Amino acid sequence: MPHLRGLPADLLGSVVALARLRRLSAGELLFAPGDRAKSFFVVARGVVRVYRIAPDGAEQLVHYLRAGNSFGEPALFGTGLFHAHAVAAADPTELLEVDGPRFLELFRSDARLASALVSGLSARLVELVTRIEELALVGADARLAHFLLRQPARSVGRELAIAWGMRKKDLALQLAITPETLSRVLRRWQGQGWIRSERERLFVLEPERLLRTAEGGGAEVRSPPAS
Amino acid sequence: MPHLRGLPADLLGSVVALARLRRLSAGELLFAPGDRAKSFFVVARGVVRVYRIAPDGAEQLVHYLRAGNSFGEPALFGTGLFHAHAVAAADPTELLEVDGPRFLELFRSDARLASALVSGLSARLVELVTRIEELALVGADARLAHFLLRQPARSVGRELAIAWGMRKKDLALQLAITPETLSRVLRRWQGQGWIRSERERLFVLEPERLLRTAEGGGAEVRSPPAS
DNA sequence: CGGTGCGTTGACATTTCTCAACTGTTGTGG
DNA sequence: CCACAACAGTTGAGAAATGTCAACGCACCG
Repeated sequence: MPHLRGLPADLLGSVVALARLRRLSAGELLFAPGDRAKSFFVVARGVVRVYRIAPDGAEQLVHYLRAGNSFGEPALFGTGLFHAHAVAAADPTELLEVDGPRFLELFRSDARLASALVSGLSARLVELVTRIEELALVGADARLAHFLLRQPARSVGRELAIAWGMRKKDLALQLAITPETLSRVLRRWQGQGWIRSERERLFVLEPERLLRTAEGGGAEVRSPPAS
Repeated sequence: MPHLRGLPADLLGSVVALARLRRLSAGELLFAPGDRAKSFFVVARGVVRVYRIAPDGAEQLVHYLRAGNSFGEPALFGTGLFHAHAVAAADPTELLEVDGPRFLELFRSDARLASALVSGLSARLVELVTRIEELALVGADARLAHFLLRQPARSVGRELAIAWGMRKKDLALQLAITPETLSRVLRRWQGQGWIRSERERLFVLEPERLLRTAEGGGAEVRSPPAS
């Protein structure tokens, strides 16, 4: 479970008791913008893509959720309406759908649950700010490097092994670059011997190069924060 | 007050009782990344800029807070550490500094406070997702249009009046474009009669054009500045 | 064995950033 | 009160980066 991890077993059980298991197949729509938010979700198995669509068809990937992640709380506790699309992206995708009103009831009666929720939302807020920072980085190289460095990685000797975990198309979407640019950056890095790209995962041979790239390539200081 | 608005007076009083008034002058640093978060803040008067700095000196404006806004909760209830810089940006800036531990205590004893906090955080989460969407828009035009359309505006006839409320430099930072590009986009729009830009505020003459631009479809008509 | 979708590669057009100079405003100190 | 410094904003020209369009290879799946 998500940020509910660490809750005492009895409380966790109470929450699960409010949940209903839902099974979706790949491509199935869970909710769309404007839908009334009556519950939130926890991914038990599979993958869920949450994205927004601009009227011109451009798609922005907002969240990419795997087993253990939860989503929908902000809509439920905030505006009461979903403001994005959610679609199952793996074939057997199973979700726990937690009933909103009953959760709120429980929430009001137990401060531990409230604390867990608040700290969970806080953590996500911090993560989103990091995403914003990432998108504000100039240059595709910097954005990709920044992204890679905050992925969970396995150390294999001096190398880092990072699983893509999503289609490159989706990754490009998330970084707000085109798949073409992504492909070119990877090829260039590989040509310089910084990385080795395989089908399922990526080996980072020189993590420090990536780090410097994420920081903007150089090391000079430009404009100290005025005032 | 921020998302605490709507709380019964007695509870609000209890919160205020935990607060300490702090007065800062322009440019004064409130906290920096790595500082231990022991309280959160509410702006009573003035302006606070919250930003992150990449090692190469590039600055990303995360929040721009005016009277009534609060900040610092995610750090306090999440990681316990601040992860950004906060600086007073107006000369008489006054803040309410709410003690974290004591707030948590109150929080645990009163579910109404917990609800208010959760819905406040949720709202901010939704707002950040909107910001992410904005940054992912390709083209400076689309980003600026999107930004303008979600600003509070006063209708003056068929026109919209929007106050800048911040330096253009800061706006550019927030949109992840350069001040030069911002200036050029405004000039072009003004040349096409879509807007009228004044020192303190901006009049949108054709909101629908902006809407289409924000949707990414405004890239067609591109004529050089008339005069 | 085709079909479909993802990823790659190439050539080209466009936008934005960079660098640099200039203007106008604000605030300070002589 | 004026001169001057500091800073925000504007404008211009060239360079660099990314998006666009199009074609191709490659897997996976029926």
